[in-house]
Amino acid sequence: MQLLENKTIEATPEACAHAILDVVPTVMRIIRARLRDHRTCELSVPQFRVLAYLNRRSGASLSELTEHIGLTLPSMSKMMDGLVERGLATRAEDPEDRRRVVLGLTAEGHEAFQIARAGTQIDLAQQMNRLSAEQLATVSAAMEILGPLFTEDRG
Amino acid sequence: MQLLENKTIEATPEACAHAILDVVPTVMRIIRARLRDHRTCELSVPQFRVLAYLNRRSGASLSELTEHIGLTLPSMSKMMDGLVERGLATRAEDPEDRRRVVLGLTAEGHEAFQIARAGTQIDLAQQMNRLSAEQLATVSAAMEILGPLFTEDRG
DNA sequence: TATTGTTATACTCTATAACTATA
DNA sequence: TATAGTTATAGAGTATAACAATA
Repeated sequence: MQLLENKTIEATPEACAHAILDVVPTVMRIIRARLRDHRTCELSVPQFRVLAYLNRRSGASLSELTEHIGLTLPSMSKMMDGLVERGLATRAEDPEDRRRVVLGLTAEGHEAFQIARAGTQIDLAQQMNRLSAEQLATVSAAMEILGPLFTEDRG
Repeated sequence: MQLLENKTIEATPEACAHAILDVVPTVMRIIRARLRDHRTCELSVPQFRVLAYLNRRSGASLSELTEHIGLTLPSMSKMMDGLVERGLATRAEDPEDRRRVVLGLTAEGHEAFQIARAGTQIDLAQQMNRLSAEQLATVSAAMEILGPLFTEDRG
């Protein structure tokens, strides 16, 4: 079923769901392998996502981070243990509400994130290079559609 | 950068890679949650993929399965332990080459796979229902593009 | 000797339950 | 009493290294 040229394909929600269930885990596997691999900063996917979040929202609390990533508090607390121990992240008391915790990245954490992201993007981009301009546009558009769809109802 | 309406977006391989790195892990999280949740057959994503493979290729060896899923042999061997113990899969000696192992699904394994797939697809499809016909077509087309791209160079 | 799997070991990811400390 | 986080415990997923069995 080659559908690309023909814009009149009827893509049902069910067919779409089926395709996503087929393809997304496969792409994920590639991303995971790339992240683990990329030298100097071997990161798991969840670790990478945490670094990405803290890179944007320095000073976030554990709860905020947890809700964004979609894990439980204990899981995230433990993950932070590892990142702090590796010297990639910081954890401190919030002086204004001492129940809370203020999270951030170390310089090394920033660097690890940048390197991991750059490396992984380069590898993904190499795959993308095999696509035509139109195919690239389609994939980009699809990501713009799926991103909000799956993030927005998470609050 | 809102690009949706405008079809003249220049989607570079790099931008595309960036978008994938953003969106795919998020979608994956939803899929994982759905699979775990769907009653009677709580499956991890890798387990689901194994069941899907054995559903199509009954009688596969451990190596064949391992290469398709993209794990190491020990990891897969251990995963099969779990599936066999749960009564979802079978593992037997190959009489023609006794180093090999012949894998398959039990009736229960078939059923678990069908239920998990159906349930997850229904949930994903509900999300997809919020999309326009054109958006659905875009997402479908993108999956048709990405699937082969990431599977084909894996042999 | 090469191939196919398994066992041993260890680390990360994840969850639930029970707890501590602060508000 | 409610909220933010940690500790304890356990199970799955993953890897590497070492091993066993068959070809």
